[in-house]
Amino acid sequence: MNGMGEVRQIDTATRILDAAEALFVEHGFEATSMRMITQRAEVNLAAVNYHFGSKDALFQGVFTRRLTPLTQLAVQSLDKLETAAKGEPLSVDAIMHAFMDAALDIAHDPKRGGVIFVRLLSRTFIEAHPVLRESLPRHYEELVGRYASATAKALPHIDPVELQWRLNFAFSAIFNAFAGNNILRLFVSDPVVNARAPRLIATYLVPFVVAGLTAPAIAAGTSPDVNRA
Amino acid sequence: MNGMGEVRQIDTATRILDAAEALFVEHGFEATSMRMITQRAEVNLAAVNYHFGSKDALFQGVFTRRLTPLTQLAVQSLDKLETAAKGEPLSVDAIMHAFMDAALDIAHDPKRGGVIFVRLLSRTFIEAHPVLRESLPRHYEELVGRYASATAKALPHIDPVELQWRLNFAFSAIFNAFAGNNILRLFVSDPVVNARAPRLIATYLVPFVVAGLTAPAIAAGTSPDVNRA
DNA sequence: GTATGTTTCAAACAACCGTTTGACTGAATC
DNA sequence: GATTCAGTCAAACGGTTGTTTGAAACATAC
Repeated sequence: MNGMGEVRQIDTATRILDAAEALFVEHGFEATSMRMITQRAEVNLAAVNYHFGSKDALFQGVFTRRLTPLTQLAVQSLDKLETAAKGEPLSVDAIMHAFMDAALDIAHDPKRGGVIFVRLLSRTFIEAHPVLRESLPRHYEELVGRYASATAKALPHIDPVELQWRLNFAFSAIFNAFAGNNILRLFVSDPVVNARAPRLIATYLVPFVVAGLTAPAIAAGTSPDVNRA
Repeated sequence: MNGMGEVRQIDTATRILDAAEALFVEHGFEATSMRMITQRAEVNLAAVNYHFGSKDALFQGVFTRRLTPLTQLAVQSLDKLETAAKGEPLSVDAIMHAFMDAALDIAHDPKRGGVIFVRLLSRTFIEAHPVLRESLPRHYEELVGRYASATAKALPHIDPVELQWRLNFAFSAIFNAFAGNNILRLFVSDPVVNARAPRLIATYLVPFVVAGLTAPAIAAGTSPDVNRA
């Protein structure tokens, strides 16, 4: 491809991105040092600052590399559904499948992150790092907005506030499931579930969140009791 | 109480625990340094190593201080329900309320952690630190086991594997909601929901997870398609 | 008052952090 | 062939990390 013949070792910048991505997923941002990254990537220590400028900028690059394809895929997946529906509301099931299929597509494509991508994705909203706090909303704004309004249209009888809560719960379950943060694995010593097979997760995950989202609205009278005690 | 009259400042060890707890919730384990802790606790730097031995041991102490009361409360809350039911299966709604009430009790008692407790609780399964990986399962084993079998008894028609998945999703949503990790706040700039009022969260959270847990079982035929692609 | 054991304190420890420097390499440009 | 410039490299930068030290300060017991 580059006329140099044979595989020729990968670009230094992407080798750094790959190493940083894997280490960040495994250890988190703060616990991952420059020396760990450069050692794994088999590049010189100074290479990170040369190619990316700083550690913060590197991690911003790690995220945007994976997130951009996801948001594009997920949005265009919803586009297809909505044009086919010709203005009619979609089913919540179809909406959730649209998002899940986009994530699964990338999860099964090693060139776009593969299995490690979904775990990185889940890190994005768990990590509290300021670098992500300002750059991520811009990335997710369109994605979340589109899916939120599609869900609102599918569930017109649900109060908007309650729906926003439910979407929050749903995405929490989704991202945590994909993160491999198998909570049961943390609690019990030998769980039967294996959180590493994305498509297996989705099989059980979609019905769960769909049921949660489409549950009957809570009685309006229960709201005030929030302030008791 | 100690004959010295008046309030008399709090014990050094607990002042350290309080400071470490707050900082750990806010910044995470790795990003919280000894000097941040001792400065906030207004104690000498060496006091942490003197009273706890190491930073790792300190954080283990931070968690066990809060987790032990929760598991006790949650288990005995389930005990009361089960003895009242005289062997009959409980409703999933009652089970989830039992757990949530235990968490809310502690969340509203400043002496047992208050609002910060629930966020600490959620940190326990997000943080990947090895110290927690080995100590937490022992703490949670009874709690999860009891609630899992109670749920299994309430939903005998659900396959055990699928039920374990659903419990995983449910607890993910619960802990993330309490963590204040409002995923929508990260994605959209101005969400209407406020994730800091535990009882308000519970009002919306319980119906969501109950609906997810009690959803119809997935068709047995859909299982094999997991291996496609 | 002296002795004993516990707690606090300022100071220093080696190790690691992210970043910068300046010399060196190799290929492209004139 | 000299020049240019993106890229790599070993070495060092100042600063922070968790931890240790040995001397003070303290309360309690004899």
